[in-house]
Amino acid sequence: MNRQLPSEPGQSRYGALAVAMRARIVQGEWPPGAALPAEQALAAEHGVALGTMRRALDLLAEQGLVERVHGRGTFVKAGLSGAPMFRFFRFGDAGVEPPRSRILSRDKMAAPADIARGLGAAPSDTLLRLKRLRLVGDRPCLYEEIWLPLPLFEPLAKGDLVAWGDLLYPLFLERCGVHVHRAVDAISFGNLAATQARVLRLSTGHPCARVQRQAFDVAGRCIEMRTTLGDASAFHYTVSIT
Amino acid sequence: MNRQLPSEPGQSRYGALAVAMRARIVQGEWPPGAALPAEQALAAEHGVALGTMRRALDLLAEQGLVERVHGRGTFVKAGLSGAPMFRFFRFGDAGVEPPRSRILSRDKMAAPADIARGLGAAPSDTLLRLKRLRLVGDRPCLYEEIWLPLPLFEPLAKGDLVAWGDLLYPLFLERCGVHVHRAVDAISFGNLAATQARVLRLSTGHPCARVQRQAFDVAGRCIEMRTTLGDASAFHYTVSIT
DNA sequence: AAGTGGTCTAGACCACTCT
DNA sequence: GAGTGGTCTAGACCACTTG
Repeated sequence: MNRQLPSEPGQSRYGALAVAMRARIVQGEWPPGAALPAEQALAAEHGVALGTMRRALDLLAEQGLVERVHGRGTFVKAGLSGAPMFRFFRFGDAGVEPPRSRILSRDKMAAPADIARGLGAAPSDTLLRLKRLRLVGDRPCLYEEIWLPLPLFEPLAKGDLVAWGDLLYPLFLERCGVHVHRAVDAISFGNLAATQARVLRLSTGHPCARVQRQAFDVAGRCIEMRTTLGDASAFHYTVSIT
Repeated sequence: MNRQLPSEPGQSRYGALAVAMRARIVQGEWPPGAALPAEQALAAEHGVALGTMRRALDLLAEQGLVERVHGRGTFVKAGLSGAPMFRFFRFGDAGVEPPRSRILSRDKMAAPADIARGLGAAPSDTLLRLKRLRLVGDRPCLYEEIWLPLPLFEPLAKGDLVAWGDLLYPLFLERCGVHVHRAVDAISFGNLAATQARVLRLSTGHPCARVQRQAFDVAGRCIEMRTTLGDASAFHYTVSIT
């Protein structure tokens, strides 16, 4: 039927379909974890052939927005789950026991200019700041400073810290309804300041690896700025290039 | 026509086709840079529908083995070209002028066990070892130690070093017929030994970033082990996770 | 104008998962 | 067995590149 006209947005019809489907997902028409309607149904609804809708869904799968499972269906992806910070570091006894977390401080204040800019906030905006220590067994391994935008993360600004558990992202979801969908980590090397060195039980000026993370939700808004510091000699990461 | 039987290797017919095409490419039926026959011709030759052959070629394109250009054809990829080592480092005046190279030494000797293992060589095999300095302007920036397997790279073991130019991979291709197709870089952190520090004009024990590279040709054989060292404070790298 | 890859369709059958 | 995504086909038209 619809023979000509490739359509408008990117270029191809399946590209446009992917954009449309992405919008419906972001607007919450199907919550994370839920199954989308069958390909046939979606194709009919949008008035395209089955293969075209498949192409669109495959695109969204490549982008990590949905997950396709043979014989079961197509599901909205439920964001980043685990504690992927430790993939940058090798601590001797890791892998045996899961890393634990301890919140060192929690306060509200204006952020440095680069942090505010990363979050898309005004330089004078008040944000939520967390300092956190991550441990393997009893050994302090990573020091983190985390900035969160404040109307959104108000539920974390009060209440008991003990009930938080070891992972933040599941907490973001339960308390604030925020799904972390994508993150960008910038790696560099530096030296520990005195206070940072103290909690990590290293000497001031000790070489450290710094991972600056910017995390985004499904809609593409930045919802977290995080700086992680760890002993440089424990750092290890592998990149494949083609 | 050929309705049933999904075929053997991986599972799908297009998967098997991709494997077959990969073999033909690796065996040199079409040299790097050359154009493959048209999809129609290949599909007819293998007795499959056009769409199936397209799927197979798309797969090879994803894997970086071929490159598809609209309206022109499908081409065997010519391997890694540039000097992608500098993507891990930010030196102030980089980007303005291209980095230069200076070979510090060239000799034949047995390699440490891990190097030999990485190259798939016996621990006692004699290999070609290069030490190289990379400069931006007149400023020494990176120090490299490069190990190459020896029957293959014999053409580099003799002759004038001045004619080598600033990039190794094009040289590998011209002199030895080796295409670097894929590489794996392992990033870690350490301190400069005395000799390394001297050529980089830094102090002994200065913090450094270490990039350990393992490079492979189209057939998947490791053809280079390289260790690159640079000032840790100049290191910078970004990872996107989903 | 001819040749290439890119998109779209319509319909068939296969493989997996759940009940 | 019913429903899902995965594969394959056959043929049409579109968009880009080159002579």
